[in-house]
Amino acid sequence: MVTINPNSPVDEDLVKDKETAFAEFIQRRGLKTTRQRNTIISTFFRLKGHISVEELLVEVKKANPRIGYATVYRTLHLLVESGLVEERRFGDGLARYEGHSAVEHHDHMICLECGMISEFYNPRLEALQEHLAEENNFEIYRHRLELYGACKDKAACDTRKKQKEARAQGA
Amino acid sequence: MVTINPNSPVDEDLVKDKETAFAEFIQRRGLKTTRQRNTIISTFFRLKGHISVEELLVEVKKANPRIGYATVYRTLHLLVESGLVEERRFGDGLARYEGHSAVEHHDHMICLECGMISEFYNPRLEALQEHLAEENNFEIYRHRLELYGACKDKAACDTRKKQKEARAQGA
DNA sequence: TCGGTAATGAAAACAGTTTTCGTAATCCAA
DNA sequence: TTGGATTACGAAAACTGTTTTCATTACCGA
Repeated sequence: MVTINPNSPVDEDLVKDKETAFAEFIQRRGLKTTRQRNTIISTFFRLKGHISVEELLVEVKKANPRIGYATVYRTLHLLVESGLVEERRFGDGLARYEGHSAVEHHDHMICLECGMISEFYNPRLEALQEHLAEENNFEIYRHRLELYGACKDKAACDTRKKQKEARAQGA
Repeated sequence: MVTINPNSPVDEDLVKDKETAFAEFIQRRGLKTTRQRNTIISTFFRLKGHISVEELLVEVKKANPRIGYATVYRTLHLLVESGLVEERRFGDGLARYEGHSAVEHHDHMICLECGMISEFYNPRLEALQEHLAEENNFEIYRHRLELYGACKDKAACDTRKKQKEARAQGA
């Protein structure tokens, strides 16, 4: 199993790569490079995890308070179309966005206590799904697997929970 | 693998059981039995598959056109709270409701062409998930696995697709 | 640097869902 | 069996997250 560490530092080179890739996408599509889009994507790629529009907007406004959520939404759609970002929904009613990790595809475990979302990948799981689809005369384009539950490490979980509450207070 | 056949006839005894169970739930909670609720649940349990609020409302109105969607929403929430029904979201932005099948838990394959949703269950898949959670020091409460793709039986798929389009026309 | 095109921001629109509020129905206790 | 407290109803308004509109501004190739 591969587990992605959400606490790893931001890889500046990787961010630069993403920014370049996005710039190329924009060019290819005959769109324009703008101050706002640059602010938004550079903010986005420096954030880790599964970012909601709200969360991103808060950060973006720190760099430029005049940017509104319409532009954030629009830019996120472009990021998704460019293939640099994936949209996810974990059932709390709002979309979350995730910059592609080193691991191309992965599934998620979501802690209902502290909100931690961790990513994992397992080839046997993938193979088994293919097998089941085969049996059912079905061709898989993509899939989604989410495990909802709780961290067993209660101490760490509790710390994250409190951090989250503190953040919610501050907002 | 267990595959649930969505074309099996409605089991009247099972419907009666559900109705009784719901009546007991209502009583237990100190709520009231009403004509509207009876209409809604009896309509719901006679429908197969993954019913949207819209679809249910259309059917309910055939029995009693005066019933509005607020009541349908409210009754569906009660059904979910009673544990007789599960809410699902397959990414098209609307909630779908599913009366528990004979198989307690199951996953879904969703055809993006014809909209067919089929259910399956595989113990190895479940076991593997448990194993992965274990490795990650995580306790699973529930999970969700959805395979999005297309039926390989193009003829059958196309027929369903056309039926669906016809229904959309009619509405 | 001009000018056509695309992007922006604020506000309105939108879809699905939830809530409100005045009226009506249920059902327990008398 | 009724009275009356309580719950449910239906229509409409409110709400939430997201998308669109529209007038204005910014980009960028000629």
